[in-house]
Amino acid sequence: MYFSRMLTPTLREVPAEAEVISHKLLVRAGYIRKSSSGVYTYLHLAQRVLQKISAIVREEMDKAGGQEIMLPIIQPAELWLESGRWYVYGKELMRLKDRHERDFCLGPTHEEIITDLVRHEVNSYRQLPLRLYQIQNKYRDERRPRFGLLRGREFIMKDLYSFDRDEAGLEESYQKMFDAYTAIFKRCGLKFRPVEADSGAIGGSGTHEFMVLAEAGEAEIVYCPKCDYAANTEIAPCQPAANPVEEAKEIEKVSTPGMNTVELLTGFLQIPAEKIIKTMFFQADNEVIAVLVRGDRTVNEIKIQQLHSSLTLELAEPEKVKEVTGGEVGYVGPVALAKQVKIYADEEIRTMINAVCGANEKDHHLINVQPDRDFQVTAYGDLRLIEPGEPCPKCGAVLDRARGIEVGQVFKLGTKYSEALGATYVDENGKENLIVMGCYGIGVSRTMAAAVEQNNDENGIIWPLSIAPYQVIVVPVSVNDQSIWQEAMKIYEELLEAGVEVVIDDRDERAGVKFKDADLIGFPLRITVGKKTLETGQVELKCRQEKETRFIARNQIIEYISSIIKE
RNA sequence: CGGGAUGUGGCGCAGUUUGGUAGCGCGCUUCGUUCGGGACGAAGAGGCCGCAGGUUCGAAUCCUGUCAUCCCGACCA
Repeated sequence: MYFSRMLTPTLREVPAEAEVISHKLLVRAGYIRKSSSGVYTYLHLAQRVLQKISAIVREEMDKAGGQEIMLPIIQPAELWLESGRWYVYGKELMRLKDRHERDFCLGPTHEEIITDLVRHEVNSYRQLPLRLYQIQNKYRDERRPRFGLLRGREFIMKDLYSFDRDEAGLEESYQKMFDAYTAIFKRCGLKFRPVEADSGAIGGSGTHEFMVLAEAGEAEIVYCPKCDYAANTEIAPCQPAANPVEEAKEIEKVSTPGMNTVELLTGFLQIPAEKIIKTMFFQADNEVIAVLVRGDRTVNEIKIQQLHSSLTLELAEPEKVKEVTGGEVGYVGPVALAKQVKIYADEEIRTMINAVCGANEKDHHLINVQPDRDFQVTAYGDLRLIEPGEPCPKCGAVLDRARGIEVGQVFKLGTKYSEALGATYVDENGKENLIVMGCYGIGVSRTMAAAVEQNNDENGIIWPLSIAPYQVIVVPVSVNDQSIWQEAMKIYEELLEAGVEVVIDDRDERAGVKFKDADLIGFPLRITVGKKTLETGQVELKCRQEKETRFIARNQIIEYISSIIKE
């Protein structure tokens, strides 16, 4: 590829709208341009990277028994109504109508459409197991697209669906995919961790997320430095901390004017936050529920849903809180509520003695409160968010934290969709059974951004060789000096001949400009042709990730580069 | 959805407070000099100042509406 022919508009200045490194660099180095919020055009170099990643994904999917197909982006509403997700998926679903006013959506994921295929075409146990995948655009109307490719509304995803006859089969498919994912991200040169996770809107039982470790990540994970335990903080189980045992005193109302937060209250009453019962009210569909955690803890909404399942769960409006408690936000508690609601309490609440909570009366709190004596709890459970420093649920060592970009997720769906859509097979006894499903996604475009997030320096991107758009750039220091130019072209052609992916910077620019662009774009290897080396019979080779330049004999350079690439 | 901010040549920005018909740097084009880490000089091209109304003799600037983009939040009672 001739650099001068390539549409790669590099910028000297950082676009004002980019916040995170990957977004800044991908725009600046001429890989992507924004079309609308969360929607991007991929230019030539980006497309090459996406193809590299896709190729790795394909190889590993095929190795794991996958077969590639292509599903429609436009999907009929009927299927989504049948699965029950037309309403559940909410505003994130991009909806549209055709000229006959029929409802459609742009696929945010493809469980419905593939289950529809399989229920029609698969009837016998002889056709199972089946693993179908595609690499495709997906559409999710995110409430807030951000960080360039990291959270877009249109993005590229590989999704594979496994169809097995029973749980054991699913188990095997799942393990195969888990291993394939590990291989894929390793080959992409990423530092990542598989973590236990929540199954969210897609539904199902077991699931892992593959997290690329980076501070720009939106997910928080905890991991154990001693064993292999790692989990999204959303689901990491907590062990209740012990509360001090003391003599129970009589409940008492005290005046606490203006003390409407835990922080203010601890200062005012001179007590630790652990003594406070934090009471929060949630709107769970049409019902208001109360959730109690210790004052120093954070409520975990995902865990609430495990105790009290509902389609929607959000903090109740202040007016609602008033209605239920008779008090005001900041002074509410579980004792003597105006209206009877379900009260869910974290395990740590169970053993609290002489606790403090709101009195359901403005500017007043109750002290010496005790659960099960002063108020009744509907159910206890693990309802709080884990914090770094807590013990590992597996081995007890102290947990560490990290932020991660979710680049892949594997799910055991079970029979959720096969049941909803009626996907069955007949076994060898002539009996009809539900197909057991799994689904497995990789954000391909997000993986590209994650790779940049993890591999860069002040000069630009440093691609891992395996996913670099081109492996080598040949830079003639001057295109006007015939001896230099001809030598550069010769090396370029020899590299092409050897099957190396190479760009020659044929632009009539000063050497400095070419070096800057080469660094910014992130070619892993750069060959510089100039007067210095022309005379010595050597070639100058610079690896993007190293400081020093290597000098290689001219007659060995092609072989030398080929061997680096082979590794 | 709530809050904040910003829309002025391809990119980054000034000009808006105090209305008078658009400017700087980078990039782009041409010529010359230069030529191993974002050169220099000269001459150019390129903008209905997001859009729609309104006020005014006159609007990038004031008013109203609207659209777009970005950031923060949408959980700590």
